[in-house]
Amino acid sequence: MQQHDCKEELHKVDLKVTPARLGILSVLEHSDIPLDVASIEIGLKKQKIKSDKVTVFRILNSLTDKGLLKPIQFNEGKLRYEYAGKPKHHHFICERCGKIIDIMGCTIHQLERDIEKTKGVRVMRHSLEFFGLCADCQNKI
Amino acid sequence: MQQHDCKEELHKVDLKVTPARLGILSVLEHSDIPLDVASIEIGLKKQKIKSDKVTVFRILNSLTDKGLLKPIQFNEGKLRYEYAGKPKHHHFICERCGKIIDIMGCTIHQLERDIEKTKGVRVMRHSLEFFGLCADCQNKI
DNA sequence: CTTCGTGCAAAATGTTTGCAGTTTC
DNA sequence: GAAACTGCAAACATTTTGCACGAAG
Repeated sequence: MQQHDCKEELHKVDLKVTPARLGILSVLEHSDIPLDVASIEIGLKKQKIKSDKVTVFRILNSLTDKGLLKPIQFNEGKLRYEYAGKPKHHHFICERCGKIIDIMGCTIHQLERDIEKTKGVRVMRHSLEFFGLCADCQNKI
Repeated sequence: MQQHDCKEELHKVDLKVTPARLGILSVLEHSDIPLDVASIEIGLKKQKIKSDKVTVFRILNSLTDKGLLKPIQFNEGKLRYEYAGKPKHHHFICERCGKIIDIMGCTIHQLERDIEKTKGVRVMRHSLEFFGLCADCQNKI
């Protein structure tokens, strides 16, 4: 079922189907928070899939390049990845325990107060970056 | 002038006044974009201040702890720092040339289109994270 | 003169690269 | 069987830590 979907996905982006790739896709599809490499490795072990850390990095990079995964950073000095198929959302990170909560809406100042009310959290800061092409670079593609 | 302000700031947060600290504060106060450690080191050299990279990291950490600096990440695998005294803003990062543009307003969907119009950029994605305390942790401070 | 800050060496993390051997198609 | 993928060792980049020396208040 899930296994089958993953194979499809890999085919679509011209990547060969290997146990490590299926395992990583499966781990991330079933996680409700973005995972770092260490957590992904644990997920693989639970599935009895053995794979070198280097391979995990390589797979994460290729799946990201192909658009199947989205990298994300929480100011931890390392990347996390989440399955790109999920509906657009942001995250709330507890600065004390690290708990990660999905935030589905989006309108900042307003939004921060809403988040506090609906999630019972205290929003102390947020980080927001925009990525794209500046005026100069749009002409050089 | 600037020198004097920096001393004041250090006093206020109970940090001793040293050349490296004054230099780093000065570099960041005069930069209009958040800087990484390498850039800060270059800034120090220009001021003829010599300081070990380790010291720069330690100073950046203490100034951040004291609230004088704000760390920020642009998905580069390293931290940048900006002077905390600046008015609240976000950043636009060109994915091609790395140019960083300050974004002063804030209301996302609306906002993205506004940014495109006023800056002439093409916003392809943004990253937004909220940080604070979750419901559980608010009771454990 | 005591506390705090710095330099140097070494190490811890996260991530990438090179290459030989193995798997997928 | 060719092209792609993996494992292992080694390298890199960023950041942290330990400790003895030096500077700030």
